[in-house]
Amino acid sequence: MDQQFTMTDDILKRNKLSVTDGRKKILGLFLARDGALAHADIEKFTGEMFDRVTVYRTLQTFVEKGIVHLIPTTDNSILYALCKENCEEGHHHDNHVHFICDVCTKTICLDDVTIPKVKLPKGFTPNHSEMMVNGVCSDCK
Amino acid sequence: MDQQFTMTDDILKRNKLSVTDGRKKILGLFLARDGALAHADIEKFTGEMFDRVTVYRTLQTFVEKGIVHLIPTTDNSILYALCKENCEEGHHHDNHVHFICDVCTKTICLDDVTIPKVKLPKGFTPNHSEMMVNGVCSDCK
DNA sequence: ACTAAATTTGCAATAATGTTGCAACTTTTA
DNA sequence: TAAAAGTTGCAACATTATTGCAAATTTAGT
Ligand SMILES: [Mn+2]
Ligand SMILES: [Mn+2]
Ligand SMILES: [Zn+2]
Ligand SMILES: [Zn+2]
Repeated sequence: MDQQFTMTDDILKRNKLSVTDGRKKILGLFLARDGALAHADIEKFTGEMFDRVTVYRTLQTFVEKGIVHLIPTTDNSILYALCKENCEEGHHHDNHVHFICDVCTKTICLDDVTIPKVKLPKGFTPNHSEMMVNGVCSDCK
Repeated sequence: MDQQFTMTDDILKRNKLSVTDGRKKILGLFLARDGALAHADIEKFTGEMFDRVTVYRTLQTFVEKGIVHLIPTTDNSILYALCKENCEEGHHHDNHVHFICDVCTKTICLDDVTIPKVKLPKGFTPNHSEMMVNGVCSDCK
């Protein structure tokens, strides 16, 4: 038998996850896309293919495994994007800036833009930072 | 007649808002507190005093008037905090860092810590930035 | 390849959160 | 003090997310 793995199968196996249709499809969406995805986007792309609950559980699993990371937003929506770094189960290392385009509304990981340190007032100890920049992206300029 | 204004009455009048029990009470909560408040916090503090809808509408009005500003969060909750700056109707100017204490879970406006500029990749134009820092606050250290 | 064990999925029910229209009530204006 | 303007509570509705459990799928062992 021919052991040809697809990229999605490969990632799932590396992370000790069962290779299921739902996970393959959803992971594929992330791989095909440069921007972040919301739960609603995924539902739109997958249609009636899977139950909403499965999408929720798949995203949660991916976050736990360090396959995707959560992106904070200014409205109160939840966004997910592929981890490109050394993220592991239960421990993310994404400390890049996120850019939200005001024109196309895409949210993009600026993987090469590291979040700068800031000087905090006396008594405050930093642990982790998040930074989002709004504006116009390179596609929309 | 004795024209003694309370601080809340004063702020409401300056913003051309009717002085009502709900607005006074909710604004009072913000004035008494150094950290941010979520809708749920306000419901907890006001109890059965007002309808949920009134709390929603009051917060929305305060944001519109520039009395409080929204704070983005890493989970998907919505937080509100008093504007201390020159915020006006429909135009906020709060560009300070927000600190979330991992111990007491309070979110605090670091009014004196300005969000640093970052160098974006070619083609990206910034417009507005948000920054959140997690860690241990001065009370919990 | 076949089967048992482990894992994942869909469904139904439930919860939490937020929005809207409208009539009753309160506040402001004059 | 009365009319006008603005605000509130209620009820209904919408959206988003979570849970338990049985059925289905996937994996691991032979
Ligand atoms: Mn990212
Ligand atoms: Mn603030
Ligand atoms: Zn764009
Ligand atoms: Zn603290």
